[in-house]
Amino acid sequence: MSVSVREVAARAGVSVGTVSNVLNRPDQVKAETVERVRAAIEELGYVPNAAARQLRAGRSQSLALLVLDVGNPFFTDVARGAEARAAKEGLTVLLANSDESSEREASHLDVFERQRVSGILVSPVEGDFTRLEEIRKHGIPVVLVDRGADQARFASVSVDDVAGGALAARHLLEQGRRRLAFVGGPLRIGQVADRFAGASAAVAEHGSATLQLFGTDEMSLDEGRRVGEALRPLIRDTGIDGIVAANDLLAIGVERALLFGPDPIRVPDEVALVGYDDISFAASAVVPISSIRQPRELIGATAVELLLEEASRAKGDAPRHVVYAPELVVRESSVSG
Amino acid sequence: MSVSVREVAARAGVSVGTVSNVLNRPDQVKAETVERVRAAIEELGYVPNAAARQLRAGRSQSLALLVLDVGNPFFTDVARGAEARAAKEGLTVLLANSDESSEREASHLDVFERQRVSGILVSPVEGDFTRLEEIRKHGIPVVLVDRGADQARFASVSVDDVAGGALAARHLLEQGRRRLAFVGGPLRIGQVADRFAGASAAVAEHGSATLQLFGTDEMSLDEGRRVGEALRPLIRDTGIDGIVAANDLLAIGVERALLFGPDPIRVPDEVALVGYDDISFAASAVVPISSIRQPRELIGATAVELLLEEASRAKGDAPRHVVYAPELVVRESSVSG
DNA sequence: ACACCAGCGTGAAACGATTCATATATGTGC
DNA sequence: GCACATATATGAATCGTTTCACGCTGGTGT
Repeated sequence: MSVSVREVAARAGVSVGTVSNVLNRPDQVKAETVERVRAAIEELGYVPNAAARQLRAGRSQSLALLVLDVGNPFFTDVARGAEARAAKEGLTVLLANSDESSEREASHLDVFERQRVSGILVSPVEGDFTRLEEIRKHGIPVVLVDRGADQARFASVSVDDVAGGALAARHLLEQGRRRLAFVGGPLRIGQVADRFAGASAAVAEHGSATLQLFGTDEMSLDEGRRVGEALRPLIRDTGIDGIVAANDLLAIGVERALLFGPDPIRVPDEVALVGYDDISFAASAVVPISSIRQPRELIGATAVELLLEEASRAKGDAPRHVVYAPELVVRESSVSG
Repeated sequence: MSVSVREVAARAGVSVGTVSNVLNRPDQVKAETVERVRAAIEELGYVPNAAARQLRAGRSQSLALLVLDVGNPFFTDVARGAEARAAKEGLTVLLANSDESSEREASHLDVFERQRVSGILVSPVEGDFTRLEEIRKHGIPVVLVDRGADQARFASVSVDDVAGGALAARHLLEQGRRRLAFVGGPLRIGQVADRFAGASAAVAEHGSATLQLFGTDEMSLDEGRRVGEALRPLIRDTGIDGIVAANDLLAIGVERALLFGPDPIRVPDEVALVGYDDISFAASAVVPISSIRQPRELIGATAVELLLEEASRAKGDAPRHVVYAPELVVRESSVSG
């Protein structure tokens, strides 16, 4: 069906070895021959078979990026960074989505291992690091993305979520806010737990301040609105004057609920608000939302770099962990007048 | 390095053919043998090599979906639908992003062809159908997604954007609006042009109504805000009372600019607004936005179905074109009182 | 006792590219 | 004219699966 090197060789009047050389090391072939072979390729519409090449090579030219949610702009940007860095190495990135399901994660990992990808970048669903151990034992490097120091056995790139949570809370404290609320959940998500822990620690430093947790089932706009509605009476009754949201979708939802109910609450005058992730919608919310920014593309690029390192890491050396610092972006939602 | 059938066969005391049979047709192997082979696989940690399998089979178990923008929720949902349908056939979907760049598109197509994917679903960047023709000539089925009847040579799934534009405009006309504005661009994007054409046609049916075009450079929140600012004085001066936006991002941007400037304009009392795509943010905008909904997941699923059809289509038969009807979703932004 | 069949297994050939040891031609220096 | 290096090309072996034409056993029916 499909044209192979054999036919190209016949057409150009050379051996198959030469065709392969033209494709991979053209400088070792006489210019005129290169020309002839190229012409044959063109005429026959030859397209190399990646499977055959890879079978021989033992490893594919792709690396996999398995994320929790492709819908989340955070991961889209991480992917962009990874792609750009991988392209420099001549590698393609396969993007896959686990949708926070362990089963989907496992099934994707199976496919990748069978594919003999040259490495796997994964933002893992909870638990189950045994499968990843196994994969690594089979010789495929693994790098954890957005998941950090708790898994010392794997190389990782992450952002310090504890610091980020603290940054958000401290900013509100500096604005004179004392009765804070933290909106986010479920807490089994590592990132959420860390951000909450950071915020708690920051609040604990101030004797007079308090932090109250408002849990959510997911990190969505709708959950944000729901909590916002719940918060509205409480703000005036219990004097809550600052809110830290575990991500920007929640923050936007909360803000809407506060601003547009009957008897709206003024942001930031009555309550100040800080989100997390700095997605583009945060800046263009009704009252632009202060947020904690993470170096998303850099995370992706670094992950690829760690992968290359892992591939050539000596057994004795420990895997490397890169932790980036989050950054506070101040907008109107947290600063009065 | 990696364990192969050969070693599994040795360990289980059978031939390689039998190992393969255990993997692919276990019912043709005695239960006890199956057991023994499975045990050997387990003990050795054998993982089949997809490249070898595919080399033999001549075709991969994956199909490719190449979209214009993974950041756009529209395409994410299309992908979800495609994945679900493909999974039923035991196929994996490779998702790739052309970012509206012909070069990136071409490079991805190259990779896919080399990979011998079993089919390509593509939402093409302008022009350049020759490459797709070529790919199809090489035996890989191609289906156009969100791109319709103008390319009769390829099977396609799309939504009738002319009808959608008409639906939006007609709805405003039915609400008694007569001086309409269309916000969107650039017009070289087929979808935008079609939606505008549909809206124009609907307006033309009403002798007394008019439609004025407000072009944008891209379909973003920011461009929406920009046009919204420009629109604000015009609305009262020239009596514009209805706005059709070419997508929801624009609609949301416009709405914000209208509602929150100094001297805000009331939506829908002073001006009614209809968006397009029905993304989740539309429903939770400050004033929930009426929109034109497209069956996104269905589009993905149908694309996979057309692909399967294409694979077995006789030369004589014409490729099939599926066009879905868009649907109006009415919310508060377009209905007074 | 014989032919025949079903059930299980076997192992070599094939898929298409790459590699590498080996051949051939060309040139250089003495 | 000879030895030797360099440039270029060859083609068989290899990667790990799947497939397929064939064996081998032990029944069954006659």
